[in-house]
Amino acid sequence: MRKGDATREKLRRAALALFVEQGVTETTTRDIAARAGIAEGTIYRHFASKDELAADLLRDQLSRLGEALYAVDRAEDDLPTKIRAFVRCYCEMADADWHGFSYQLLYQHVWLRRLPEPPSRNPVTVVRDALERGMAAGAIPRREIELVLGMALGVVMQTAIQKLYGSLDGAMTDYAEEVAEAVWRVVSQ
Amino acid sequence: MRKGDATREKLRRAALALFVEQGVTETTTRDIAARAGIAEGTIYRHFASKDELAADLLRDQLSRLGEALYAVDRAEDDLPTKIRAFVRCYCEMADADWHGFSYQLLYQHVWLRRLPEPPSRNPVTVVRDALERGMAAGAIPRREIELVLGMALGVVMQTAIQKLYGSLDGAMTDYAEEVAEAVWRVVSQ
Amino acid sequence: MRKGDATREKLRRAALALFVEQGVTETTTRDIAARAGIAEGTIYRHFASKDELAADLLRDQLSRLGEALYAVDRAEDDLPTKIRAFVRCYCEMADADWHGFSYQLLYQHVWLRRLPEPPSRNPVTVVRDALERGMAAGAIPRREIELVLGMALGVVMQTAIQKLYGSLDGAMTDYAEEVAEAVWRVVSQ
Amino acid sequence: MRKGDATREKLRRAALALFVEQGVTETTTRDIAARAGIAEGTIYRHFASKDELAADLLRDQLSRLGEALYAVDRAEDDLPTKIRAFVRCYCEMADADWHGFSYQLLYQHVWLRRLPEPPSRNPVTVVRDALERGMAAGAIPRREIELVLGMALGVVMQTAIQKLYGSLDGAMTDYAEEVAEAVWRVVSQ
DNA sequence: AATGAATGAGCTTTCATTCAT
DNA sequence: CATGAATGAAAGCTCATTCAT
Repeated sequence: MRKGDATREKLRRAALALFVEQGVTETTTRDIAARAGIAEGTIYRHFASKDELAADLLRDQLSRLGEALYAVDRAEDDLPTKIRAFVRCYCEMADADWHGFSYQLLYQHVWLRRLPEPPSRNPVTVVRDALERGMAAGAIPRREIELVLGMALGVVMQTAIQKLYGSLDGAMTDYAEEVAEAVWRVVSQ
Repeated sequence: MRKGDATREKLRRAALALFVEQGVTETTTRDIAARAGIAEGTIYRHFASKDELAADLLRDQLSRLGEALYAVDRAEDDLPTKIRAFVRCYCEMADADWHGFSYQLLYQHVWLRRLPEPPSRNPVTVVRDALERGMAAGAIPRREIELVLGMALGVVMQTAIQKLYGSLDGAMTDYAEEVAEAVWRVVSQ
Repeated sequence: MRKGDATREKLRRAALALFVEQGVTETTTRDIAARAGIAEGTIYRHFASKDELAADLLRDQLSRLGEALYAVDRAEDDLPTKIRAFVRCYCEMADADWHGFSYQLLYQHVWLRRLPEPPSRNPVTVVRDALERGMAAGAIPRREIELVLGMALGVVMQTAIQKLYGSLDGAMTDYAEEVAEAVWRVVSQ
Repeated sequence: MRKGDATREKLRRAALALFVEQGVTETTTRDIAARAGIAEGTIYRHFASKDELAADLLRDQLSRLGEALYAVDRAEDDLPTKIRAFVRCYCEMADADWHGFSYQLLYQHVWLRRLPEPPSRNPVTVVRDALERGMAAGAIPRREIELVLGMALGVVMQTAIQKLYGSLDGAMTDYAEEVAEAVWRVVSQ
């Protein structure tokens, strides 16, 4: 089991890097195997297909983010504080694994439709639930939840995209305070 | 000229629909030709490659949006009013051609890197310039422009994505006022 | 259509020869393309897969034989005469296209199970019907039809196999009389 | 020795079943190992290759049949009686191990060409010799031996194929008498 | 003897692109 | 301008076989 796990990890890492660098379609299984230092056939001992590998990587990113946000959700009670903590958590995760985060940002729209199984915890759902509870408790005005959710997510995610495009220097964490403030202004409107 | 133009239009429309429905990679030139009711070879009378077709569709979408926003930019002077007009313009264009808009939303990140020539007018640039001028004029606080830009765009675009995912009913225009208000709160922070 | 048909015919001929010479599994699509003087991809303009090509060749052989036997069946009334004509027809077809016949003999058992669509006329059915009518008319004794059919077919087919293995010299037609006589003795038993 | 033998037997049984059910090419070593409840690598402790396993199974079937027929050949003197005994022996062996027999019937043509070493006793040879001696002794008319042999074998084998295809119910033994009679009529012609 | 993860050659198949008509 | 059969490079994937444990 030891050895198999190590191989699998090398494989995932290599694929993630290549997918971000050159795109999923543009990356061949041969590329992946070469970068991971394994045989092409070995990929198929761990994933049923290249597509499932791509999907698995996305699911994994979303799961991690979802779990982290969920932990934050349970740790904080006050909505404004919770939102600040959400944003900070998001930024810290992005900084900690920018490769994986870029992948998520680039391919979520394209791949989300094809995830055979969903992430263990969906980050969008976590935030939606928190906002909904906030509305119910009167912490923020009652409005169409999906609209508020979308706008709130947009503030954070598009900031990350700006960084992805090289328009923003420094770490995501550097912008956490301002972003959190913006989110709050959006949702408390 | 007439006939060629009609063919080209059928071709673009068919490609756009298929790209949105099943993804660019997943759509073959055969699919496109079949849906457009033309021969596969004919595609190459109008576009150098499938990739250029995909890129052209994105460039076209961005150009249209850019031109429309630019017109708005010139028509309005007052920043708050201008931002409302920007958002309204965006929503109206989305409602008018939802297919084309979905394509833009889904593939901009993936394809933007590979546009051989840029759109005639970049919508992001138009908005950035407007915000920059607003900062210079003291209409909004002076901050890192790319951050403010990203957050503002995020509010609008992620709302569109919510609709793309079927989470929001109705037309984009229905949400224009609220979205515009949110953008204003973000940039005026 | 002209050109496409010619290509298809070259393809079928090349595949048939190779399948008989080295076996279906042992023959690669590359082999087939090379022998046919076409590109590998062209195979797939004419057949969905290599397997379907193999199946199509078998179906075609069986159909031709079935049609020929059916014509004989309608031309002859008297059962003994009909049986002689059946055997002669079989031998003549074998001699006329020994390649195709060998293929049929070698692969019918393996492929018959996987024919997606049946031959236009099943040679076995033609013979069974003729024997059944003969029994009904009292021309031969009434017995389990499948047994009589099997034994009759065996006399003819195993003779062909002896030739296929190189144990019998000359043409199948050389043995037609003796084989027909044997079949008659078997069915009239 | 004990354990190895048991493993080998599980292996042969699993392979035989799968080869009959889905074909030799269609059966992977992984399939075989799974069905036998052993590791894939273990196959290669007992057979040099998958092909040799397939060949060995065929050789074994043919050897057993050949030995049994040889015993009959030595036990009987009178040709008509011997032929009856041959047929009965064949039918009994078929009934006793229908799986193995099916394999033989399906793949003898395809694999016979590639048997690296022949069966310990070739059933065809045994029958040919008996018929030849019968001819020499005047028990049956003198004719091209390979023709007579082929026709005689065909009567028996094609009957088995009818059963294999599900056209004949019951056991092969049920048809032994009629088949033997037919063989006699063919060879004594 | 048995294991099973890893191998990698080589397969079938795809599909963007070409070009003779 | 349009056609569509043909192309062929290159892709994803399979699977018999190996070998360290």
